[in-house]
Amino acid sequence: MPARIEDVAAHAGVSTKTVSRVLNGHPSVRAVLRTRIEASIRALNYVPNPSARSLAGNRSYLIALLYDNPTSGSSYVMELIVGVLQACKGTPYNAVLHPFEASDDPVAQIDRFVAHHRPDAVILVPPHANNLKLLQRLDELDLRYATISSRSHQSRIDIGFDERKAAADIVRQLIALGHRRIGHVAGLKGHGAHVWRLSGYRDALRKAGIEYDESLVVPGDFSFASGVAGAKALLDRRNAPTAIFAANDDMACGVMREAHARGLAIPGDLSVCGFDDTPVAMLVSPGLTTVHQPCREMGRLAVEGVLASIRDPALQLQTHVPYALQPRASTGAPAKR
Amino acid sequence: MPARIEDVAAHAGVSTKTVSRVLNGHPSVRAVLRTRIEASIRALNYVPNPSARSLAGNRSYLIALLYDNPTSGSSYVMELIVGVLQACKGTPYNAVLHPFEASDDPVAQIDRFVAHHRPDAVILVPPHANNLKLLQRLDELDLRYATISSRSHQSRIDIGFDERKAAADIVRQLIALGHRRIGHVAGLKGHGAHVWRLSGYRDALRKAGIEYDESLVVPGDFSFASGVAGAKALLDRRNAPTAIFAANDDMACGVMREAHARGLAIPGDLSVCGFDDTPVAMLVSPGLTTVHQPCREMGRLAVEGVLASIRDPALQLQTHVPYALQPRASTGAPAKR
DNA sequence: CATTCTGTTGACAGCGCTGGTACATTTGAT
DNA sequence: ATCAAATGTACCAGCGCTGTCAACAGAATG
Repeated sequence: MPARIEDVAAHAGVSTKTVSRVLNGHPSVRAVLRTRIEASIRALNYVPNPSARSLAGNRSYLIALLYDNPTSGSSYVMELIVGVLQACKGTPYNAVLHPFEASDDPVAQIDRFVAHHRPDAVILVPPHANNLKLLQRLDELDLRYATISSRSHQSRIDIGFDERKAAADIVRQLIALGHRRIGHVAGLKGHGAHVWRLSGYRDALRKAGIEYDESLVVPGDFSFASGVAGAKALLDRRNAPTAIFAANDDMACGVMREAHARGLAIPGDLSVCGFDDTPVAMLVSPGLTTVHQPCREMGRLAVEGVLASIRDPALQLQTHVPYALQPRASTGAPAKR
Repeated sequence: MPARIEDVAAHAGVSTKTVSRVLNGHPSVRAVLRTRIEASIRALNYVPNPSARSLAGNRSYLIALLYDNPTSGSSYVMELIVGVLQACKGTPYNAVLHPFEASDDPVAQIDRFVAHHRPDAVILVPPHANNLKLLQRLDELDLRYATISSRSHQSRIDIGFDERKAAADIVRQLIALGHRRIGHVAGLKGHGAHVWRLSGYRDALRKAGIEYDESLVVPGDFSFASGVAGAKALLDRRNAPTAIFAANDDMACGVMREAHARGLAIPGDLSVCGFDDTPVAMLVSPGLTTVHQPCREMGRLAVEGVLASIRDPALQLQTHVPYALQPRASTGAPAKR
């Protein structure tokens, strides 16, 4: 039977309430007592019972991580989870996962989820981080929440990185290699990632004095198949691009597949780059030049942000984390004509 | 304020205890009453407070999923998580994740984890599913556990699939294509996956009357880099293999990278196949022939198994789930000489 | 010196539920 | 009809903790 707060109190010669104060970081405990109680806690190997804490304190000490049920193993979410779990460690908080079912209304799912788990706070990732109805419902439920890469003004706590600048950086690198006709397989309309990455692409072209050619931008939906389709469209042009920037790694792989099918050498005949630095970027051949998205870090910061906003509900926090270009072998100078 | 059990009892005109019985599936409640109470539950939108339940019932309704902290985004674990969460849905149970820190003793980590979260049951995945010290500690802590793909006789509940047969199947397919010299990049020694996949490889050769050549088997550690190294070793031979079976997809990607570096066409000059069917298998070019490992299903079954073993601690359950060969473009007939 | 204030501590109730036990009702066997 | 056994129900305590509020000491103030 594990030690109870009562045992600690007896051991330290104080009341249970005082021990409770120490556990919860309440300020008005004399340093002497605090030290003595902490010693007793260690001596008895005491760990508070989370259920009792939750029940008495009317808090669940749960942070919900809501994400899209990944059809293909989304390393994005996995990395986020790692960061979130890391950040929860050492706090009394714990993470509960909820993958949204695509088949069901997100708001209804939130309602059900909250009824069952009663999280104290919620972390949302794209695309749901931009779902205003969802955010509104969370406000109504009086739940603190953090969004990741949402840039929504609706959201008090938002963790992201400068996707637009990152996209510009990677395209600028293609330009530096000598490319002038650079195609872009865009992301899913409506996703922030679509807008920002496309904007970055245009920024880089503009800065380099390359005229924006709308026909070099083809639609995609972040899927491998759409990358293949996009590459087909771009490579079928009279004046095919010498480089293609896909809005994520999966689509970049699709582009590589199509190049492969046409017998085009990468990067000799076609340079390809992606975005996200999912594990696949390192595994394909040649290695995929991409932008490393600091998912773990974002997960960590989201937890910290959301915990801070539990303490101070008025808190606002828009954080940008650093990203890094990840150059690999899929980009090179265009072939001389 | 959400409804409490008391409200439901009043609404249905019974005592709280009777409602509690219905909630917990206790048999001795008349059907009429049960129906009436269930109607009241729905009418009031009642959801039991998990903390109160845990506290009073001395159960946490938590299932711990313990896994190796994935260095590269392990889709294996991600898929498992999806399955586990699915299976928890509709039960009062919930999943808590714990990625093992490589730097710290697993047994100590278990102790700390259990002290903090007090899970009712544990699910272990390789390689920890085979850590006998760990299993022993779980027994001491009187925790039910399920292992995934462990084949440990220590474990009462084990979910797996016939890796040996699957490996044999995929090698047999290479043989059917006409390959005779088939290399194998093995997994990490000590992992079950190493042993079974190698055995399967040998089984297939034996069955086809091909003599086992030890020098065609090179060591690996499931990492991309070891796949590259393994391919180097195999392709440097006087009599290089015409096909390579890597013990997992990451290593198969390493093999493809090396083939690519040497200007070998896949599958024209070299056929490559892997194991696991991680997302990367579909994304590389050419698509990687591999064995689809039913992770979600195994996650689901592990939860069901472990819940059953909470009800009946003596229960034994060794389950095999079906796997499927996933043929793609990375394998073909060897070049005529 | 009395008075107020601040900082520190403890007594006690109760969070929402389940387990045990005592009691009520039904069922089956005689 | 009668009784024992089986089935179903009500009541109460208490799981381990925190919130409320009251008590008290010592410091600051008049």
